[in-house]
Amino acid sequence: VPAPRRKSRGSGRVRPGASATDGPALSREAILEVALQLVDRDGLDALTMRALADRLDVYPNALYWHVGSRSNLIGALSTVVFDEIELPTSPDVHWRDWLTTMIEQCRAAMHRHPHLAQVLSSQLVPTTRAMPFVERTLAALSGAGFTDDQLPLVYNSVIAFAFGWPAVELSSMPAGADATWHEEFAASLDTLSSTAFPTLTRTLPALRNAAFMLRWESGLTAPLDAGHAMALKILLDGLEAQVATA
Amino acid sequence: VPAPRRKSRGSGRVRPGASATDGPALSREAILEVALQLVDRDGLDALTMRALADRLDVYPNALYWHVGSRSNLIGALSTVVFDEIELPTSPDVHWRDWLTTMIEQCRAAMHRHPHLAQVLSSQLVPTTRAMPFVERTLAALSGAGFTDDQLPLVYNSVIAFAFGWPAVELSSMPAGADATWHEEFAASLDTLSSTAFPTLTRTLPALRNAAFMLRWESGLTAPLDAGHAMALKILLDGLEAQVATA
DNA sequence: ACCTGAACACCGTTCAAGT
DNA sequence: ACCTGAACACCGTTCAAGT
Repeated sequence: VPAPRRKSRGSGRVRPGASATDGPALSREAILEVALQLVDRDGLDALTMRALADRLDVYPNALYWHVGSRSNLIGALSTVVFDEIELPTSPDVHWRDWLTTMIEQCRAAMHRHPHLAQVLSSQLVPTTRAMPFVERTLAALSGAGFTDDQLPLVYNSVIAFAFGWPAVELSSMPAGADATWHEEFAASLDTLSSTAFPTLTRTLPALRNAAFMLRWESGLTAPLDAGHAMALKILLDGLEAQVATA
Repeated sequence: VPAPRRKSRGSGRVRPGASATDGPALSREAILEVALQLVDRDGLDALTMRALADRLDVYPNALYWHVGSRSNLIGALSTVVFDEIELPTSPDVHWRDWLTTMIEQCRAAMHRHPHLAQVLSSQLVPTTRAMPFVERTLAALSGAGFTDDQLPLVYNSVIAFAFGWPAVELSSMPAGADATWHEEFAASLDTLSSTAFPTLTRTLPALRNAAFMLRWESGLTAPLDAGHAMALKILLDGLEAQVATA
């Protein structure tokens, strides 16, 4: 009896076709795909080398040959998400429109993978794969009229906004956020003294569960579309003011 | 021989005075203080219940009575950092100046605790302790001339900037960033085709290790002061444009 | 090259028991 | 109330060995 190529799973069944075509049982792409599913469904903490190996019908240490380490794997995942960002192709769009779709693409990618949003923003991986993205953003800003001196600073302002804003929007609620917690917090908002917090209590209805530090839902379930649109407008108008004074 | 009140450490010595005054051996404040030291020195991964307990001369499970869980502890740490943010007291400063110092205070606090920056930005804890911060920010914006309808959206734009920008700035470099890696990457920048990447190669000197996705140092060792100042100017000018059209 | 099998040195957390 | 002592069910990673 030949030894089985793959580890038998809990069900005792080996995936069909495994012994028929015998390429390498694992590939980096397959690992990343399943890992991304796992993170999207159950969060980053659920991405365990052992859980991942289980889904792939392999021993945990088999993964190390392909991805090196867990933190390496997470870095690879964030570049996968980054590669989902598609930039407008037509070169003659107005720079405001170009930046708008670029920024909205970034936000959309992060919303598709909310548990990777903080990783993406807090670990902007420098790879040669990202260079087209960089070039086109710089070109758009250059076309807007910014001088080469301004370019690096303005570029950073735009990138930090594109990735930072959705990361804050998608920020997760505190760890022990049970069902009763948000009711308590929501109720505590109504007991705020209107003399100590005049502006807050006056505009509270519009702030409830919509303003940072006053909400109990993540941007995943309660997206802040209007807030992002306003912030984008502020950014673009602010940029325009800089290009005028240059 | 009475049983010792505290666990003996590796050195075999018990902290002096432990058996003299016998209050509770542990306090929530003491735990947070040591935990913050640990994170600041060695990063978030180094914050282990066991390592923390070791430093406090206690058994690991003793911590659970005071802080509940590790994720709970991390949440508590981020509110400690948040409380370090001091707002300008004088009420008659111009709103641009008020927002400027508020935003700079946020950035300064995150720079003091770079390993908690991503936690702070991606987990803006809603607590009653934060309400004064919220009120005063809203009041500043209201004083700037924004209507109550605009207030929530503008507030979110400001907050996301205040916490999101430094988080991106302080983003850590990829996991397996050995000493040779950044040399390779730096060298690869010089081999970029000037026809495929005209804008990038033209402004490369100013972008090297200074622009997002083109740097190999974190904002911790290579702060982006000028970039943040520019971004702040863009924000304020953009805000001014909105208040004009209101 | 690519994976198995087994092991190492850790983790967070819980439970009963002490005081 | 507050902590000990011991244990449980996990982790990531490494090493030798197979093919």
